[in-house]
Amino acid sequence: MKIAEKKALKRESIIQTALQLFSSKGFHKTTIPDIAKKLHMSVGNLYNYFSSKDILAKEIIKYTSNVLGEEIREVNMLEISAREKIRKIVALYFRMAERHPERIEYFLRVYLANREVFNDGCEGMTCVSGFVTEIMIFFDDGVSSGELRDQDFFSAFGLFMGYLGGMVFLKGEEMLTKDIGQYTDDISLNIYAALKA
Amino acid sequence: MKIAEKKALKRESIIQTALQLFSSKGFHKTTIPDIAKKLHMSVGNLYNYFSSKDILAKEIIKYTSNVLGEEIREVNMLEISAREKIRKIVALYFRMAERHPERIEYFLRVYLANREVFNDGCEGMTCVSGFVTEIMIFFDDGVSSGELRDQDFFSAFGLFMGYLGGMVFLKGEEMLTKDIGQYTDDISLNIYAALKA
Amino acid sequence: MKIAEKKALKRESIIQTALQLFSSKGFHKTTIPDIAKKLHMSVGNLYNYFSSKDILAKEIIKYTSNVLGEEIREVNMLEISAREKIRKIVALYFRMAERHPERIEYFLRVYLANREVFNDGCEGMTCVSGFVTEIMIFFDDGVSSGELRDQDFFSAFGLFMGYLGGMVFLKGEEMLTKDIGQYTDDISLNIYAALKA
Amino acid sequence: MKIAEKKALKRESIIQTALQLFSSKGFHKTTIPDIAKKLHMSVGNLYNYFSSKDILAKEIIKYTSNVLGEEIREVNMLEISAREKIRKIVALYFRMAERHPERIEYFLRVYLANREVFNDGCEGMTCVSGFVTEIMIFFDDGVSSGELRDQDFFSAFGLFMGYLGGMVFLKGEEMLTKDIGQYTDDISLNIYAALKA
DNA sequence: GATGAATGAGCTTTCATTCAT
DNA sequence: AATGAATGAAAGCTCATTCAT
Repeated sequence: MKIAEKKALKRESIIQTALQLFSSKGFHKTTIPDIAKKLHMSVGNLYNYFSSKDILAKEIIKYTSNVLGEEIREVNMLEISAREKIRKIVALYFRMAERHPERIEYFLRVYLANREVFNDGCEGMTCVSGFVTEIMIFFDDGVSSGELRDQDFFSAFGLFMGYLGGMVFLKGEEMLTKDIGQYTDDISLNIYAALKA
Repeated sequence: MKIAEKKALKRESIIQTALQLFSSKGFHKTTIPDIAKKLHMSVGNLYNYFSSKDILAKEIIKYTSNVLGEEIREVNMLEISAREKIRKIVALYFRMAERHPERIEYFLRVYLANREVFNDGCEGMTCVSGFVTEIMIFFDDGVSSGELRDQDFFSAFGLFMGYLGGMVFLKGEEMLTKDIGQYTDDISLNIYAALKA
Repeated sequence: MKIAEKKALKRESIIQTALQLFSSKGFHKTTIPDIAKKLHMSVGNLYNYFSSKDILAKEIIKYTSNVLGEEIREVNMLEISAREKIRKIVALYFRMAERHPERIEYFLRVYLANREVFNDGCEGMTCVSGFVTEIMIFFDDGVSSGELRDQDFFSAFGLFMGYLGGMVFLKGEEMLTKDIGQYTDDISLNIYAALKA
Repeated sequence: MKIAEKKALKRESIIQTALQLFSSKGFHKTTIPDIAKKLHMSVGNLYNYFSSKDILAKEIIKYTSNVLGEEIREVNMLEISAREKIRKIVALYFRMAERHPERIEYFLRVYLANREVFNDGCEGMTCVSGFVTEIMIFFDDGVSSGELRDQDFFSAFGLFMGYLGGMVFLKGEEMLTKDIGQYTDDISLNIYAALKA
């Protein structure tokens, strides 16, 4: 394996590990030594890959946003109704919340909450565009086809992002009595009812 | 004025000031000396009112949750349709986001993000019950009257809490092109469509 | 004793201790814990008096420059010839080099050498004006009285400052075969010969 | 070109580059990676030439001292008066301060200030003997010929070294109103007045 | 000889909390 | 009740040096 490839792999393993720690312990309660230790790596070497804790946090949000965005893009490319797309998006979101809860919780606990970290370099939605763009495409397609009502994009986006994030938050709080996947039908229905033409 | 009253007043002024600072700078970036300074008070004395930073944070979430809950209770007591209630709740939430943005942002930036602070003493929704209870009452009334569909409470609550919170987040990010109040109609409509029978 | 007085005393004791350590070990080799330990003080408390290591370094140069300046001022106020003033200034400088070598070495080892520390806040000669001003007065008086040749001030100042500093450097290197005080006559004579009309 | 020659050339280019960086940024603020980067060389390889940062610093002072010493030696070999020699030495010193300021500043900012680095291996004036020896020869010759007064060598040396160094320091501080070369006459005159018989 | 990833001790600075006054 | 100096553990980050390739 080439050196460049090894470096890229290590870079990604840092992202994965930091993502988990930031999500579970919080950004400020996770220290660089914490991350290095979990990786069996020295603190100094970690800084060879990411030059500051803030920069690492920003790379993680981009990475996570892209991963989520790519899954949604696959749904967007299917030839199915908006109603079915909503169901699939909700389902994949909840599946991710079950299999990789750290990815969703990173949005809630790190990105959304520590704005001072992301202010410089993630203005607007720059760092989450991978995800936002796909939601935008979904919505525009649905409006074009006449299946969804033409409304302000942010009214629709806030519904999606806020609703799904809220459910994952409740899951994290152990408030939900069922597995989150079992809410898929209810919530798809609610979202569709809210958005349909 | 009695001593007890003076103490209560000072207690509340500490809560107000800490609420503002925590919301704008973040919990970990706000220091106890910061709060004391803004209050023209010594740090030592501040500790006479709240015995730790974490306890102060917990008192604030209870306080804020109660303030919001009381406003919703007033709506709940009106003899109007669920549809109208939704509109009033959305309106009062957005009004609060405009006049006291720190109260809403505290949920997003402090409560939601620093779970380790609230884990001990705010299990479940203990510290936000002032707010949650009123949403529950609203929902039960709507279902009883037959106007709202009978669904899992958390499906409904996640919609309310997540959607409204998401919109305020977008406002904070300066993503919204209009004043948040102007979204009241759209969003009330969406929520009603999602919840109605 | 008033609290303000105690604080001022402690402030000065920090300056004295840091002065000694910076002079003997060098600025970069002296750590804040080193200083705190020698003072039987906590690191955190030291920061209550000086908000950074750089700021401490700047306060020391001002302090030292003023101490030296005041001694020279006393010479300047005497009704004696420039020749005699030179002798007295050289003598007091060398006396200080013997009794408080750290003060002179601070100029050489810290101020002169770590320009990046003093660049911000000590532009030009701002932080050493206490000393420079008195040399300027000495020189102007001597020229006015006709005893000294009228030449570029910096030609004269460089002679004084550089020559005396150079001798103290040689002393520090243990190159001098006699006590530095015994050079007073030679060097006064040389300086007078260089400056006289 | 032989391998040994190539190695010698590379060695010298390291010295030159490190000299510049140490002089402009200071010894402790210049890192080994900084030097390697400017040389388009790896840090590991740099260590093949100089086995530590301290050793590199010592080699530089010897190198610089020799360069300066050789220029003075040429003056010493001329059949001219001490007065003229002084002028030539001052002139070449100031010329070097203009064309290769890093060489002079290395004495001031690195050698003079970081004694702990040079203590081991540069005792006394070992590492600057190239320069000091020539000043000694100049002085002895002047005294032998009867043109200069017979005084303690260090009184004379301190004058030369300190005065010239002081002027270059003032130049570095941008205190001088004229080009340093224009001070040549004034300062030669002062030095001659101080040293003459 | 050449590379640069890796190490880890050590630095400056911060801040919740205490306690003598 | 009120003060704020004092504590000290812990954070983020740096960098001389090594060593497998």
